[in-house]
Amino acid sequence: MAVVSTKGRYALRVMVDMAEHRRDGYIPLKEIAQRQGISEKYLESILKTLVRARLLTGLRGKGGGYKLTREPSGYTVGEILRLTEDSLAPVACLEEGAAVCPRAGECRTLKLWKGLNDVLTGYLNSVTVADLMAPAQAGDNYVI
Amino acid sequence: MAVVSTKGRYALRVMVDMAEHRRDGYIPLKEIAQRQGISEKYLESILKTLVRARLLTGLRGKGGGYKLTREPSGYTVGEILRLTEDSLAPVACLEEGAAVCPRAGECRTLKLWKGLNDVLTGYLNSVTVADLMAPAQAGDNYVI
DNA sequence: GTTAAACCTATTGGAAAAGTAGGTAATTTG
DNA sequence: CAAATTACCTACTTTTCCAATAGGTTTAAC
Repeated sequence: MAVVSTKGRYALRVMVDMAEHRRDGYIPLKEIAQRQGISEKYLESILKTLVRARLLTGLRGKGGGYKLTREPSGYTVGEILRLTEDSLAPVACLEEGAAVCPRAGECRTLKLWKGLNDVLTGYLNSVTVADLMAPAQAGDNYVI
Repeated sequence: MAVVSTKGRYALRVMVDMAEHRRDGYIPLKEIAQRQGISEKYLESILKTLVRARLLTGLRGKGGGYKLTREPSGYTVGEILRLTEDSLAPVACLEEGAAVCPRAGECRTLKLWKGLNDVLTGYLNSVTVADLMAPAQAGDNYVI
């Protein structure tokens, strides 16, 4: 089941990459794509989602690029995946805006899926981008 | 992400159905399919998997059908889903027999996915089919 | 030998994921 | 102003996989 899509995994990797390489200015997409080995075009569509949700800001033109809007500890993994995966619900009937299942009353497994959903989101919301960063080293150019 | 497929959900529903309606003899597929509102043909392919893994036994011919091989408390949800979903791994690189990712050494998110995997399987292995059954009532025909 | 059942192989249809292509708008720099 | 650089936008293709169907074969009971 339950494969987190490449979109979600890439989004997460990129957020961590940006956190580790964050600096005063903006980071161009090209640079991130190269470091992470992701096609520029595909990455573009992922970053668009993150910008729309204000996890990043973009700036056009020379010297432009993308920048985090918060400290790395301010982003949870859950938040990032919810955006790129549309939903983290383990089954369709628990997705936001899902039609109420006509079998819900007699459904033996509904409680199970709700429990799974809680366990899942609980875990993902407990981890932040800061938790995923490599330990700081001499030579890192973080803006502290 | 992460939608448990209909195959897995059906498999689980069927196992619970069979547990609730278990009796001395065999239950024909037709009966289960009708109760659960699942196409006979599709259900067939699901039960095949469960039989191969010895969660059920099948008997052909008149009076035949399917039967549980254990007490309901002997089946964990995780076991059932692992069969029908091929894998419960949240990301491809954690699936059994997956090639070792060339980026594993520098991968910032590997630990996250492993943690998620642990949380997930921990939960699913803690719930059994017996936990999903409706409370016993007068009129139930369980074999105790 | 007829009927009822599981068992088996293959194929189709459709939807969603993954990735590509090409162009437009904003911003800096010479 | 012109050129370069960058994000932004829309649409398309390609691939993959899930869900379901179809049709036949074997086994067992009566």
